[in-house]
Amino acid sequence: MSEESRRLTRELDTILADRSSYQLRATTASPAPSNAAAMEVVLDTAAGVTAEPRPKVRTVRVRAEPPDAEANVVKDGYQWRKYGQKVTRDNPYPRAYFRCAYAPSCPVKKKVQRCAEDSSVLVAQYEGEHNHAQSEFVSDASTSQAGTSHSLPCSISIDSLGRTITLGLTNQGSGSNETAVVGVAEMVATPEFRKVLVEEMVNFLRNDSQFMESLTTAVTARMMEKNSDRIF
DNA sequence: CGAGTTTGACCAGCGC
DNA sequence: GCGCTGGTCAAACTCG
Repeated sequence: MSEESRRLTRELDTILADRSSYQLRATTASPAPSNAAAMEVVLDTAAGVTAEPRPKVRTVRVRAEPPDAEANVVKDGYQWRKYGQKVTRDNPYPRAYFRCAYAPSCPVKKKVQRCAEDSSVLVAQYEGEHNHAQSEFVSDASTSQAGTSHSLPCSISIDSLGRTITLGLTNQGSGSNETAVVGVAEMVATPEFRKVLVEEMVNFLRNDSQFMESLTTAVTARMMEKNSDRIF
């Protein structure tokens, strides 16, 4: 009976979590050449389900690439120090425990666990608020050479195929689910966000030797074409 | 050699 | 009181 009750509670939590999740996809019409832009943002703040105002726990669901998902790595722009790992009862994947590594006095804790239903989704639970300025944020986009110092509360990473852009959100504000969702929509629409996105894409393309090779060939061919017009 | 990670042990809370 | 579970500690280990 109690087992049945727990199962129902879990299912209810899952439904509530799915209901409050927010997804945005913008996929190009062409059938995915190497650098086609398929963009995916997954944000979930299921924390406010209970009426208790006390525990400041925010849950963020992030679709992660296999290496990150396996390592329980959620890129959110902050530095974290892992202090424990535990296998929990209702999930076959281990849960990792992190503390903020930037400031020893920072009370923020993070729990990261792969979603039992979809192993490519990481569920991160943030407890508490950072007590240091947000300027510690650095863009930790996996493709960038050096961290850019924009103040957007997220990190951007582009997967190895260039098809998926993952946003890691710090979800700094203490607002409700609705404000969080609206906040992301607004952030994506801002010129700052677009600027950072373009920079990360440029960085990605710069590091793509195949793209650079094609670009060089095309430019060379074009120059030769122009020059031959003049010479001949 | 220092910083970060891993992992088994320990502890506290909760239900029975 | 006992057992189960989640959370934390700390020694051992790894890596740059």
